[in-house]
Order: sequence, then C-alpha cells, then structure tokens
Amino acid sequence: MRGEYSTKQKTLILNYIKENSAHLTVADIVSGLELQGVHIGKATVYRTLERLCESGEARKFIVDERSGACYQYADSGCERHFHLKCIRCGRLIHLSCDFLSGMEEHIFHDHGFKVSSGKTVIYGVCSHCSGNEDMDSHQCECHSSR
Amino acid sequence: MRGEYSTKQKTLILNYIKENSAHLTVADIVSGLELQGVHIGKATVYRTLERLCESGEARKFIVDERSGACYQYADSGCERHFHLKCIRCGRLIHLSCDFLSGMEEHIFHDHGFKVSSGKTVIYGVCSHCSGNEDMDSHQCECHSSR
DNA sequence: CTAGTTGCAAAGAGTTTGCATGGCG
DNA sequence: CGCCATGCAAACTCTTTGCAACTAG
Repeated sequence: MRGEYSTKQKTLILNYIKENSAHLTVADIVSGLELQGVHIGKATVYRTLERLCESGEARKFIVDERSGACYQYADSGCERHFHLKCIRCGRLIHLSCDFLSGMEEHIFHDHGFKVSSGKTVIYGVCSHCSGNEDMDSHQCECHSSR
Repeated sequence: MRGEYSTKQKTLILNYIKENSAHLTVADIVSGLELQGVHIGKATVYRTLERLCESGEARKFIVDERSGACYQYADSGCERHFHLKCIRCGRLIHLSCDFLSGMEEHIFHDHGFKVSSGKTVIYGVCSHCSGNEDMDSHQCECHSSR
C-alpha cells in the first residue's frame, strides 16, 4: 500500500529539474526555486528527490563527495542504457550500444553479477572537455585531491 | 623544492593499506592500526593518504557518499579495474578483466569519452544475492554495510 | 636549525532525523 | 478524518583546518 501524495512541492521540484537539464545539487534546486519566489525547505528537497529516484523520475550522481550529490531528471527510456557522466562539465551522455550490452552479458555470465544499467553511471571526461584542455596539466582520473 | 619527509606514520599507513587489499576507509585504517597498538590521528591519516594519492602510491574512490571515501593501495593495474557494488548486500567486488579494459578502449575510441574507472562503480546484484531475484521487495541475508 | 608532520579539537559541508504543523485524498 | 509530506532546527558523519608541539634531514 504505497499511498504517495502528489504535492505542490514535488511537482515544483520535478519541473525544475526537468527544465534544467544540467546536473543540480540540492542547494542549486533550493536557491533556484527561491529565485522564482518559491520556498521549499532543503529537507523536503532531499526527501522528494529520494522518492523521485526510487520511482525512476530522477537520477543521483556523486561526482565529488565534497561538493555534494547531483541530481538530474531522468526520462523513461533510461533503464536500458548506460550513462556517462563528465566530471568536468557535468554533462550526462546516454550511451546505448551493442558493445555495452555485450559487456553486461559478459559480467553476468562470467562473473555472476547482474548489472543494473539504469543505476550505473560511468564517470570520466567527455570528448568536449578532454579536447579543449591541455592534456599535460589535468589529471582527470587518479587525482581526487583538490 | 618539495622536501617530503618519510615519517613513521606514513610508513605504517602505507604498509597497512598494502597488506589489506580490500578497500579501506579512513576509519578502517585508524581502528585497524589501533588494534596493532599503533595510534595515529585521523587527520594525519587523511593528510597522509592525500599525499600518497598524489604520488600515486594509493588511490581514492567513492562508492557511496554516505559511508565515506575508500582508499586502496595502488599497484598491479588498479587503475584498470572496475568496482561492482551489490545493491542488495552492499558488497564491493573488484573486477579486473580484459573485457572491461576493452570496454574502456571502446568507449574512448568510439565515443570519445575517457573513462575514469577509479570513480566508476557498476551497480547490480551479485551472484550471492541473485539466487532470489526479486528486485523490489526482497532482501537477502548478506547484509554488510550500513 | 628549518621545514615538513603530527595530534587534538574545533570548524565546515552536506545530509538526515525528530517532531509538530499542514495538505492530499 | 487518516496518513503522508513539509519545515525547521538539531543531530550526524565524514573531512578539513588552525595551531602548538614534534621530528626528519
């Protein structure tokens, strides 16, 4: 019996992340709505996003544990393919190709692990970001320091 | 002129993560050393690990923002392996196999995306838990973290 | 001796929780 | 009206920082 109400706040939050395709932190959402004259407590935003993630309407990313989790609107087709998240620009890339489907098969058959591609996010640097920056000065991977 | 001292604490921490192939949180390291009768302040552990990551002797990754970052001794191609996280029991599985290295290559060459395998965690259900496949409401007994 | 390191505790940042009030159905 | 959701603030957790004492080179 999952009686879930559809409240004003939930609608506002969902619309906000729907209209802002970039990844948003909880703070972004709170202050963004504030600019529109809407005040929603951050606890509510956390709790609402949690429910939206459970229902698959939103997706959560952890790019850097320091700056907090990011959320993004997730449309319905996202269950079947992988997501690549650029740790530079925050862009989310939907990637569905046969190779990755094969990978899923491989992991399942050879390692006994049933991959949930909808939940999995592959982190890295997108072509846009890696091309526009000089390769020597950035260590995108092995440096979590800052 | 980066004179970096080689202190007793740094050696102890490095040895500890070297001998424990598992992923360790800062708390794990502090309490693990405590059991050996060695006391090192956690601030020191954080600072030392940061330096070890910079020098490439350790690496850091984030599985779940709630439980904190994990550190691991960096050797034997650890940059090349992925982590599988069971969404049922919370177990973390190291997966290094040629297929996945191939996947990384594929994503880079065909999609222009430089994968950061250290930051990436593949979610799904491990072989231990998949005996009772029932994604929404079931929980198997192998609960570990949190 | 000098500069890097350690330890402790306090400060930060992000997230969660307790509890009373308010709103959906 | 019952139950879920909201808001606020306090509580929590992990991590960082300030500062005095300490130590490797």
